[in-house]
Amino acid sequence: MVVAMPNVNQRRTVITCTNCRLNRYCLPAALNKSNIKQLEAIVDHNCSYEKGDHLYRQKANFKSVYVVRSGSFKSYAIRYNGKGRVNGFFFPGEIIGMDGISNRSHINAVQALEHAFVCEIPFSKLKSLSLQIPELQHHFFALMGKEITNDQEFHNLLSSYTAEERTAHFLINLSSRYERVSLSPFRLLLPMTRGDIGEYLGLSLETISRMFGKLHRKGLIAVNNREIELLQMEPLLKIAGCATK
Amino acid sequence: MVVAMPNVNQRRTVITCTNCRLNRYCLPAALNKSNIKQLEAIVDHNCSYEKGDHLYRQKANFKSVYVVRSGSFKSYAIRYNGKGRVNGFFFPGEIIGMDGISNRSHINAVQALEHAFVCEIPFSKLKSLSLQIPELQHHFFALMGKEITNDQEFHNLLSSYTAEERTAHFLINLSSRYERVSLSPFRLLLPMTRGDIGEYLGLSLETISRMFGKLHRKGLIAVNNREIELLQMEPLLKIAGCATK
DNA sequence: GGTCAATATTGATTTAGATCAAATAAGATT
DNA sequence: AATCTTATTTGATCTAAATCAATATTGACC
Repeated sequence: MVVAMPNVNQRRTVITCTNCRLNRYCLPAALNKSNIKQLEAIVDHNCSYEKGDHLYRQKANFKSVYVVRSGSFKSYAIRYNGKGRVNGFFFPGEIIGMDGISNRSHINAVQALEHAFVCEIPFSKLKSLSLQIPELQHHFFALMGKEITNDQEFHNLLSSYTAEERTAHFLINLSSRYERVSLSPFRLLLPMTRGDIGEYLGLSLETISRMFGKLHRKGLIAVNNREIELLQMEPLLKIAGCATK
Repeated sequence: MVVAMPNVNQRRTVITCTNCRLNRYCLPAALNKSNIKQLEAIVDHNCSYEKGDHLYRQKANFKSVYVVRSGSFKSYAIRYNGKGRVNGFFFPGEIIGMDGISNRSHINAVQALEHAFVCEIPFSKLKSLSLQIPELQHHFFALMGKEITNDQEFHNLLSSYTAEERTAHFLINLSSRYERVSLSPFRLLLPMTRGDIGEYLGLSLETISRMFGKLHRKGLIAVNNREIELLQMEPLLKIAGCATK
């Protein structure tokens, strides 16, 4: 089994927001020390999931948002007509669960792609605390806003990018998310299948495989099963539709 | 010029949240009377736009969110590579501007499709007020959450629906949004071009025209330029991938 | 009312990517 | 190590929708 996302904290240490090495990417980023203590008090830092376990299922009651501490997840939704599948991937430092805020129930299911730890934050407590700590409210608004702009940029990608452009964009996007949490941005270990990527990008799994092949033949990436090495960032960024400065 | 969205308030009356007929769909929905007064005080109710006017442009500084009071808007983003265009439409009672919250600058431009009025709500004031009125904070979280779930359902549509399904979904979606603000859900006056719809749905404008023709030939809709009549909702809902109970 | 520009329809042709179909390769299980 | 299952690659064929091209319609403006 490929385990792409190592546990980022030392074993045996009691994990808190204060000592978590992801704290500068997570909710504590916006808070001072005493406020972090208050946040810590409402967070459950000890949620462990095995590969294939569900964090929650479609239509489950919404109670909490979750932050990935290690490992990775995919979210997916199946409509009654059988359409639609994977619509998101989540890596350390990223928040899961905003799909349940408006309805009090989740529209997606979320499943671990490998052994993973998350922190659970009861949303009602987070809201109460946000009333007392303006920085926390501000930061959570910003996180939700980020989710909205990401989704809209993805709308753009799905409505106008070719298969090759989508694939390059996917790799570039993963690269920057890996880098953010101090994983190599050039050697990507993919925790998901080609099928997962295909559903996410609106392409067939065969096309993902072919596009990896095409980018490989151009000398831009090296492919070894789930390990993708990004060899030439500039042309990749260009294909991905990202301004290269 | 087609003016699909009539001004929903009486002329000559000074418009406030208290007397606005959209108030039960808008931010005041969550508030009691005295709180509505506080909200009113931070809202500018007198913003008027002509067809083609921009509410804001790409990369404009983010200061406010806006609620459509009458008329309609489209949002669009153009990447440096020229890809991507329309990514949203906005009708009375709907909020514009969340694409600027995370970055302090808007990723989209927003343009009036016809003569329109909006209310402007400075975001910093809205945040301050949300700290004092928990219901307002709760409601704004819910509105942002709704935006997120809408965008994710759209991801699903773009990655797995056929042209006919997307087109039907578009009409059904418009129908329910029109109904919400007391416009006919069966006789849709479209303020946007076939080209706009095509960009939004990831299809060419010719395909939109053809799909309208196809649905017409099936007897499900009547098409008269920008006026679309929905004749048979059940089969339309089915094609659109909406459970018909 | 007449002209012009923008929109919309419809048909012919092309093509990107899906689907179908094997063959390999990797991991899990015994 | 041997078997089985799941994932991946690669090739051949098909098809939905894009593109190209020509009209037709509508609305804006003089």
